[in-house]
Amino acid sequence: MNPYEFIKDAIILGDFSPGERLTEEALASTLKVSRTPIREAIKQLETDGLITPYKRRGYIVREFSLEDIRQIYNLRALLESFGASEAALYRTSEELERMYNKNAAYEIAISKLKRSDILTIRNVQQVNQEFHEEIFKATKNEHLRTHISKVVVVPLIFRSFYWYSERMLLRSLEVHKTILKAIENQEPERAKIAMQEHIYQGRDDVLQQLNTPGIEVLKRDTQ
Amino acid sequence: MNPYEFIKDAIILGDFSPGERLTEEALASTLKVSRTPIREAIKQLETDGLITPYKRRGYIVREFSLEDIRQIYNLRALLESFGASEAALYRTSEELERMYNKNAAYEIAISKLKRSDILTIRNVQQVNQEFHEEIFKATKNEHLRTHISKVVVVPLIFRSFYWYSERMLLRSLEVHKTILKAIENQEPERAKIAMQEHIYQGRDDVLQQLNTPGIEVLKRDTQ
DNA sequence: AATTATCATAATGTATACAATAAGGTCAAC
DNA sequence: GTTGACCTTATTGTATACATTATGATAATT
Repeated sequence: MNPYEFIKDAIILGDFSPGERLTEEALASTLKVSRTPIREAIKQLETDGLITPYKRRGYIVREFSLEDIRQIYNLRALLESFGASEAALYRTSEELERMYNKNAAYEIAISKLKRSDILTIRNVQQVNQEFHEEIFKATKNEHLRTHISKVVVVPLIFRSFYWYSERMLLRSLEVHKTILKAIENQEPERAKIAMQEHIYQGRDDVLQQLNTPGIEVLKRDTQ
Repeated sequence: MNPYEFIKDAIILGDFSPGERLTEEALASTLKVSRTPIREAIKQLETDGLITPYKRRGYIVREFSLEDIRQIYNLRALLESFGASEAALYRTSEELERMYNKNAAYEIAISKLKRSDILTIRNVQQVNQEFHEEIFKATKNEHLRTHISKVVVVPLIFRSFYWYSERMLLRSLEVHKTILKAIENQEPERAKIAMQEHIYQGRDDVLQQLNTPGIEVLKRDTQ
């Protein structure tokens, strides 16, 4: 695996904790490559906002406050709801069909979910992401996709617990269907509002979990 | 000047034309540094979307279609109008005062404008940018600022002609005042819509110029 | 003449050595 | 005991040599 993906996954999975210091040499010897490719990965992670400079010497894994998370989710809601409305305007019937297929796959993935099986959980997560991506593809707006892909990374760190709750998953499935119907009927405003609500629900679920001290362990995916 | 800024400015000013090929070694010898810092700059320019990979060997300066420009301006409108509404909600009175000062400076800069003097033109451009930045600062949303700063670069390439037209500048000054009043009165919806309209005007001016064959030369700043 | 395989070349990918510099600790002076 | 200067050391910044690979040209074969 390339250094960028490796480090990014390590941060998302919690193998590198927020505040932990990262030095080029340590990473280089861990990944058994030279510093050059590590530097490249680090620069990219910095623009992703996953790491921040530390005292002009190296980087630390970024810590996100509740306010950070709220702001990032709000941005996500803004961008994805715009995407949904554009998709409602510009979708072709082939694209609509692909969206329906992805959401059907999502429904199946949820039904197969075993709470203790990490593989079925990852599958739900993956298929959900593919559903959202079908929508962005239908906008034909490459620049929008670039921005969304950036704003989607941080939420990944925090909502791992989300995928364990069947109640939440079934609720999001229902909202997916509302979004789909709006896109099918080419109702941009309705698609936009449904998507906005969808993201806000995710935001509030995450914030609520992070505010509940008893289930601190769920804050991070321990794999 | 560091390589990233140098290359970026060269692209914005048109010294590197769209489609032109960039190789690490050529840039390195031009800037009289080794390939290492050039590589770093190139990676960053790629995530900025200013250059794109070319046949798996190096990069070319990105060419933007009219549709690209339309999409980028629409994104800018989305993000900046959100910013204006957040600023209306969260501004302090000190921040409001700074915005007024910047817009006063903008008015002065316009009045001092000489159509042939590149320095006064750059000054108008600079002060305008500072006005917009005061608004984003007032949102206290660092993530929003990151996204806006990215979406603002491409328009810079195309709207150079804009700063030559006193009519357009006076119009945008009036809209600035509307935005300011909405932020002062803490009317987020009004601030949002005024900002949206402001960006759309800029978008349409640019697209119209690019569609007018006679003034092709104005498409790029020849400086 | 067209097509394909091979090879030379130019460009990027990677490793590593050396330079520059900031952080932190030690020692001395007050 | 506290403060400040200096020095050590850890870490990043830069240059460069070498490895790898994709491209385009050339030549050979059909």
